[in-house]
Amino acid sequence: MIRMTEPSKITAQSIPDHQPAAGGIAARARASVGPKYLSGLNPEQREAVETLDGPVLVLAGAGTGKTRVLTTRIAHILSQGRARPSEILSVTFTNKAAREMKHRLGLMLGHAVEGMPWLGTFHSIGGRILRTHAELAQLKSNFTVLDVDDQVRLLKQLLQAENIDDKRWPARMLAGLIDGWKNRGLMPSQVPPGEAAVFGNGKGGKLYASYQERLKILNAADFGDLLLEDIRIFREHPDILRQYQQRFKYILVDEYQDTNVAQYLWLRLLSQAPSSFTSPRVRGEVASRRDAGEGDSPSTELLETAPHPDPLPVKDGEREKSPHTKNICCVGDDDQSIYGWRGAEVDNILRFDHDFPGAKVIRLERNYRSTGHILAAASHLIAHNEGRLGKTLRTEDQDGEKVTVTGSWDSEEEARGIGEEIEQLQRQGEKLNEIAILVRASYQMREFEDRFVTLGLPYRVIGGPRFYERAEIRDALAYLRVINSPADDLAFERIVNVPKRGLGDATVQMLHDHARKRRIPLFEAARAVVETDELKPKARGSLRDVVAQFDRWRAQREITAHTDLAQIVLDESGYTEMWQKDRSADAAGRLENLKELVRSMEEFENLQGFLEHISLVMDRDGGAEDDAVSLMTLHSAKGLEFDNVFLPGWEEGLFPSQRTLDEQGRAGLEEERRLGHVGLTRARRRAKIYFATNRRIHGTWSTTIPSRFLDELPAANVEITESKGGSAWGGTGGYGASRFDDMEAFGSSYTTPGWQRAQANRSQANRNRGQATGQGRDGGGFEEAASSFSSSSSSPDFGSFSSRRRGPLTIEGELVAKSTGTTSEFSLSDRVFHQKFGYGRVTKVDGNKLTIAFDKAGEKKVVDSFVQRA
DNA sequence: TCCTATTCTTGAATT
DNA sequence: AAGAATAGGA
Repeated sequence: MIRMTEPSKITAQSIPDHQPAAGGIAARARASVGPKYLSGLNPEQREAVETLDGPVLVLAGAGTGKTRVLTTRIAHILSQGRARPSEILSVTFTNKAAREMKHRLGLMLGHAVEGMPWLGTFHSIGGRILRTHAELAQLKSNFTVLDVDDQVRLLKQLLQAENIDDKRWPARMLAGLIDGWKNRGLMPSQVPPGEAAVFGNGKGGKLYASYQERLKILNAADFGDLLLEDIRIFREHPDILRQYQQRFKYILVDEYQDTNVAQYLWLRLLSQAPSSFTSPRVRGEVASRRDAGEGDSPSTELLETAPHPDPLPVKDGEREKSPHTKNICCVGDDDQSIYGWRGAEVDNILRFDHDFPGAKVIRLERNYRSTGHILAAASHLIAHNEGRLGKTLRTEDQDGEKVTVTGSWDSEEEARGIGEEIEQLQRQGEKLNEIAILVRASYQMREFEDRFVTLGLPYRVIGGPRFYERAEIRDALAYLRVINSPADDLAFERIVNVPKRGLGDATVQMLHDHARKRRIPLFEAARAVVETDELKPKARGSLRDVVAQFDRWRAQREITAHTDLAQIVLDESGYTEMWQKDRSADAAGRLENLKELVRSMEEFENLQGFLEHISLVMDRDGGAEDDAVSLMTLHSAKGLEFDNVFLPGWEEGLFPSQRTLDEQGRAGLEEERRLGHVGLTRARRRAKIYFATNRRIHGTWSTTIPSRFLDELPAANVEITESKGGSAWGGTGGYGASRFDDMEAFGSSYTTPGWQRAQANRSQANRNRGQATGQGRDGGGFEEAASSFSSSSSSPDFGSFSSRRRGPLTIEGELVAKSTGTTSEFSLSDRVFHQKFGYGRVTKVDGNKLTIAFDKAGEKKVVDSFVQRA
């Protein structure tokens, strides 16, 4: 709990005696040696750290020490006395990244960084600013941050009020549109009329406006508002903007390529500096204020400077130049921009020096992660993109192993092959923690999971639905929200009938009418209605109990710790019981999550504080303590690294994703390619790519074509290998003259205008081929291949081929081979529980291999160590 | 109010 | 093919 108010406390070794006037001289005198924290940096990194004045863009390629530069830069600013911790604004996208920075800063400075109040995510900082000036956005400072569920529920009500068929115009779609507008910094009045009209027969714009009104009434904001309302406040109140501009002497932005327009505008407003604001002045400021204590009041001198005109909303392709920008440092990599689909504007990074004139651009191109072959492959691939700033990653590491490309007959063989390679790596002494499988689409994971369960290979899935998005967490939060603010209608509505209390739609509708007539919150309406005869006795009694319970909990709140209160609420409401009674596979996990939620409340002082931050901060960190293979999407792999990376599913349609191509055209293709680049650059020593000839897409088997990206890999760095999962190609390697056969026609045609349609036709043709009996395969290769699968006989057509895949996904021979011979502690018809498949009954015992009929998941073969007695 | 039948949808997933 | 989400009927 050390607050870093005294720069001299920062660290004994690295920070000189703090004489502001002499600080520069001292620094210069030391320049040849430099402070300790600079010593390990290469020249470019060092330049990025030491260029403190003016806008800086650091183009940090994968594995070039981006986070290190950011944290060292902060340390440098502090140690040079350029600013105090509270005067540095440092934004990231994810809580994880923010935590990581805090952690590393702590290591560098020698203690916890409690004194960096403005290091956080865009949304947490935006929210913090909004809470400070909430009244200017017609909100109270304790406003609720809505989750997507609440948002959709609210929009549904609005659609109903407008008599719009929410079948034809789903609330989710509107939520998406509004989110998109907010990402682009557009208030309701600024939405281009044409766009606003596309929803609900021209009512889109009006709905957006009334949604905003409703939010104010509910004292709520959505994620977009946390930035958008800030922007509006900054524009309408130049004095407030000026306060922040003066407070933030230095701005640092992580992952700049992922910023959307709203974030860009927000940053630019904050980064405009009053013109007399020069660095020597800053130093003086710090010095004089240090004696004055924490006070942040700006000097009169600075206030005299007229503010610069607000930036205009971004017009198409036209951005206003901001004449005076202060010390903003954005770090990013245009080649790793993979979030265009959720509003990120690669343009922000591509146009940085236009937006921030006089910007210094520093390229970090020395890669410290991957071997030569991997880096060459990744660089060669990404070089096919046109819209990029251009970097050439290089390494001093050895060439290492070539990137492998392996073809399989189908996705199951692919999974089997990868499973075997992993076991082999394991035998060679590789840590499972250093092995990752990166897929394009999450549905690819299932096959691997099935395979790993069969093999008894520990794995962990990273990503997926977020912790606080889970139904049980949101339910629990809704209870707490109603206790905290009785006017939270959305929360109340969510839980009135959870667990079931016989308060269905009819009752809720009635409450709504009542509430609207009297202009009171739902909860108060409930309290009133209970006193009348308007409800049936059963519902009435039930509702009365609910009201009484909440009254009691609210009274208890004063005298009970908030964690205890949460536990009491969950128990007394019957919510815990509801899940205890539930026999479905994930009930146990849900109860565990609830426990975790209560536990996580301890970090907050009280209920209020907890609720304010929960929607912004809640994420679960998977326990990384066990040695396990990581399984995740390419997207969630960004920022991570592993010794061994497996990249399955490099097929046209899947990767690059057909849908991206259809929707985004060339830009989409480039984003997919960047995704490939991200995938390859995650690998330190081994990168292994796979493609399958047949894959089941939405239930039907299709023949697929190797990804065009395979042809874009440099031959010199790539080795084509045999699938180890059984030779699918009759042992010939079967790739024909061109390395990836069909690719030749493709590689040359995809740049022409007609390529998209050709693409669509082709995959359509494939689908048809796959469905027609016996047509989808070439020659007899399949039969031979099939005979090596024990779970499938030589099925003559794809129809039975697919049905053959059901049931136990197991290869008998391997199971026997793996069997340890020890007898299992389980016996026939034992009731067991499995982490993933839930409850089931043992139907067969074979050594330590059990066949279990799961209640939900069907029959599976699993290793006994994966189940416990139910 | 609950249960069943039908329809829809199936890319990534922060805050 | 399968799961979720809805609508409609008992």
